[in-house]
Amino acid sequence: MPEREYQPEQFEQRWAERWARAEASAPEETKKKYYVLEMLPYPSGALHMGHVRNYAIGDAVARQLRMRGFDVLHPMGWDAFGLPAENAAIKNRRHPREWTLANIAHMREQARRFGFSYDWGREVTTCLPEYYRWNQWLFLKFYERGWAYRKRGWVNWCPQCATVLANEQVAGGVCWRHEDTPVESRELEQWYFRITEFAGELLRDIEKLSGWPERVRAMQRNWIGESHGAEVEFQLRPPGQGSKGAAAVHAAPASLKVFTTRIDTIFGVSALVLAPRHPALTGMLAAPELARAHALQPERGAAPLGVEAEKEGFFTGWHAVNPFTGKPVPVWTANFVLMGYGTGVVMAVPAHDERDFDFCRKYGLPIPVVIRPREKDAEAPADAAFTDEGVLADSGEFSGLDSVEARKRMTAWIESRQQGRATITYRLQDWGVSRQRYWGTPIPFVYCQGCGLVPVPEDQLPVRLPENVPISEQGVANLAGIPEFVETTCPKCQKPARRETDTMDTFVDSSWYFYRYLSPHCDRAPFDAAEARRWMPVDQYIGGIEHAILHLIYARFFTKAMRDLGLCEVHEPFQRLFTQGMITRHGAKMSKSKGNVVDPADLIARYGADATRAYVLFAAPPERDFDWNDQGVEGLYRFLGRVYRLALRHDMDAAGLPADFEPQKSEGTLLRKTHQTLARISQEFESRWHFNTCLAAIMELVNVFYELEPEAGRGIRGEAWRECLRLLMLMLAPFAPFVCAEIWQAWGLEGTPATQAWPRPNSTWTAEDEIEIVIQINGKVRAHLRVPAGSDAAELERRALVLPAVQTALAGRTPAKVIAVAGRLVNIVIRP
RNA sequence: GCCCGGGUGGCGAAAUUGGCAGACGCACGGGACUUAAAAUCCCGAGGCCGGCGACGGCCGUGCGGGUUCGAUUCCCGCCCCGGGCACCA
Repeated sequence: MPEREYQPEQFEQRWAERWARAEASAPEETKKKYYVLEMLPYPSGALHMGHVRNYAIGDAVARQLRMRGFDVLHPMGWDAFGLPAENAAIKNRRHPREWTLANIAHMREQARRFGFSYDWGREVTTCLPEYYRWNQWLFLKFYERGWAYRKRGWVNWCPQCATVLANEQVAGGVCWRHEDTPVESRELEQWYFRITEFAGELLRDIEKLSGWPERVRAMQRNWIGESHGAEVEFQLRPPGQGSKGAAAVHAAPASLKVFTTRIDTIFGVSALVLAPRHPALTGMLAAPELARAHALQPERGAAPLGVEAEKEGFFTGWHAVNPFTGKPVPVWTANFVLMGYGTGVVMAVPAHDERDFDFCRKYGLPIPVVIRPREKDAEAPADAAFTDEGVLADSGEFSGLDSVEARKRMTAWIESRQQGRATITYRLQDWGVSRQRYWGTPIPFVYCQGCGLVPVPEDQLPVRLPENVPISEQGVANLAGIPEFVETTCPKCQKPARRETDTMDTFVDSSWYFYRYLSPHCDRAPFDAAEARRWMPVDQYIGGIEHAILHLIYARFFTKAMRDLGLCEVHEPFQRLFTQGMITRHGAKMSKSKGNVVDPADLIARYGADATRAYVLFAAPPERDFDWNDQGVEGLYRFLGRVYRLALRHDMDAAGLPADFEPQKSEGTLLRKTHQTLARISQEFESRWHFNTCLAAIMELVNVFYELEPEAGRGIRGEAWRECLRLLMLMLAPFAPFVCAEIWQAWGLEGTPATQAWPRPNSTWTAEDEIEIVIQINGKVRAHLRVPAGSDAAELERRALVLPAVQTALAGRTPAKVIAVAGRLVNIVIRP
C-alpha cells in the first residue's frame, strides 16, 4: 500500500473550520485561571510575519496551559481606528469603516486558517460604537476627576492638511503626507489626560513588575524621568526707563520660578534663562523682541536639535534677584531651555553645568566657581564645567559644606523663607489626546454660548461618528466640516450649541481593550466588575518591543485610573510581559518599499499553517530578532512530513503502558528518550520559552523513532511503541496543532491532542542506568568511560587511572592532582 | 554622550548550575531507491597540519588580561554590530 503523503492543504482547512465553529468552553471556576493576551493588531489588510510570530508564541503557550488544566482566556480583537483607514479612503474613495471592516474579515479568516485558538465569542473591534461608547464614558469619568482637561499648548501643524499632526506623523520636520511642507508649531487648545498625576506611582510600581523584561522596565523608568530638586523663586526687576522692554512692564509677573536639581550651586548663578515660548515673555518683551524669541525655537523635527545645536539667546533687559545672594542676575531667553520641562526657566550656573558653560562662555557671562573637588589637591577643570559633587565655596554661610548636605540645608533655608520648596519633576508630560481626525472616537463634549463646556450626559452616549462623510482627494473631512455633526443642542439649556470635533488618540482604545474582552457585550459598564475580579490581571502579555513605552505606560495609567474610579481592583494590568524579536529579511525590516516582504498567505499555500508556525518558533529563541530564511520553512515542512508518515505507519489504541511494564533494551532507549524530551519541553514552557530547542528536541526524538523503527513490534513491543508515539503527538501539538489532530483522528482516538492532559515525564523512564564519563588529562578530553549511573567520585577516579590512555599519558609519573566529579568527569593533572 | 541587547561553523542556532563547544535545522557533498528526475531513506562534514588509511596532533566561542584542575559560561579592560533615549536643568 502506498504511504500517505503529508499534504496539509487536505486537512488543515477542515480542522480550522471545525475549530472556528467550536463554542468556547464555559468558564470552569474550579480550574485556575490564566489570561494569555497578545497585542491586538491594527487591521491593515492582512496578517504579516510579525503577527504570525506573536500569535504562534501566544498560541503555543495557551494550548499547553489548557492541556495542563488551566482555565485559559485567550481573546483577540482589532485596533480599528486610525489614520491608515483615512489614507486608504483617499486612495480608493472607500469609506474608512468599509475598508476597515473588510480588512478585519480577511484577517480574522487568516487567523482562523492558522489555527490560533482564540475565543472568537469575545472579539472586540474598537471602531464600533459598542466599544468606543465606553471610551467616551471613561473620558467623562476622567473629566469628573479632573484627569481630562483642556489646555493651550504648542502642537505640530501642517498648513497643507490644515490639521494637527501627532508627533509620530512628523518625520524630519516635514508632514507625512506632504514631504515638501515643513511642519509648523502652533499654539492650540487641546484635550489632555493628566497622566502626570500618576507619574510617581507608575515609576514606583515598575519595581513590582518582576515578570517584565528588564529592558522594558529601564525604558519606562527613563521615559518617566523622575528628578528630585527644588523650585526657587526669583523676584523680577524691570529694565530701566527707555529700554526695549519698558512698554510691556505692566503685564509681566512679579517673579519667576526656577527648577533645579543643584540648588547647592545657586551662589554661582550668572543668569536666568527662559524658554523662548515661556508665557512670561509676552509681558516682558515688546512685540519685535517677542517675535525674535519665538524665532529662537526651532520648528519641531527641524535639524539640528539636541546637544549638537548651537546655543542661541539674548538678554531681555530684565533682571532677577537671587534670593540667596540678594544680587540681581540678567534674565535671558535661549533656545536650549525647554518649555515642557520643569518650570521652563533655568538658572544658568556655568561653572557647574556643561550647557550653561557653553552658553555663558559664548555670550561672555561670568563663570563663578562655587563647588570645589572633595579631594584637596584635585583641580577642577579649567576649560569645562565641574559637574561632580564637591565642597561649596564662596557660598555665604553654606561655604565648606559638602554639596549633598548643602542641598538639604539650602532647600530647608529657602522653604523657611517661603521662596521655594523641595519638589519632584517628571520628564513625562500630560498625554495630549486630541486629534483633528475623522476616524476616531468623538470626544463627548458640547460648547454652548451660555453654559460653556458641557459634557454629553452618559445616557446620550455614544456620540456616534457620522457615517455619510465627503471623501475627496484631500481626505475625509474632519468632524468640524460636517454640519450635521457639529450642530446640536446644549444638554443643559437646550439652546443651539456646537459639538467638540476632536477625536481621541487611538492609544486610548488600546489602553483598556483587554478589560472589554472579559464581558464584550456588557451594556451597563465598560466591563463587568465580577469578570474583572476573576480574570485580571493579564497573566501573560505578549507583543512587540516597539510598544515598550507608549502603549504599555498608557495601559498602566488606565488601570490605575480605573482602580481609583472603583471599576477594577488591580494596580497593574500585566503580570508578565514577553517581548518578541523582530523578523527581518536580507538584514532589513520587511517593508513593501524594500520589496522584502514574506506573505504568510503564500507560506500557508505552499507549506501549510503548521510548518509556517513551527518554523517561526524554530528559527530562533522568541525574544531574539531573526532573519527570514526561505528554505527554513521547507525544513519544518519536511520534518512534519516525517512525523506524519511515521505516525500513520503504525496503529494506535487508547490503552496506556501497563504499570508493571518491564522494558527491554531498545524499549528502554525509546522510553527514556521520549520522557527526557517531554521533561525538557515541560520545563521550557515554565521558564524561558525557548521553543526552538523544544522543536529541536522533538526532531531528535523523531530521529530516534526512525532509527528504532525496524524493531517496532519485535524488539520494541507494541505497547511501548504506541505509548511513545502518543506522547510525541501530545508534545508537538502546541506547535503544530493541525497535523497532530489529523494523526490523532486517523489513529481512531477520541478528541484531539488539545483535549488531552499534558503528560508528566515519568522519572522511572528518564533515569539512565549507565552514563558516559569524560576523562580529561590536563583539561583535555582523552578518553571516555561508561559507568553505572550511581558511581561515586572515588569509583570514577579508580577506574579512570587504570585506563590505557591514562597510563600512556602518565608514562610512569604520579598525577599532581585528580579531580573527579560524580556524574560528570575525571580530570587528571600531570605537571611536566 | 547615556541606557539596553548582541557577537559561537558557509547560514539560523545549541550548550539552563563553571565540566565533551557546535545538538537540531538550512545549505552543501556522497550513497540507496528510480529508465530518469522529484520525493523519500541512509551516511559525511568547525579550521589547519600529518597519514593511503583506521586515525593522530594543533588551533578554535569578537579582542587582551585574570580567577580555576577546567571558562562560550565568572571577573577586569577594550573593539564591533543593532536598538532606544538624548540640551530634561
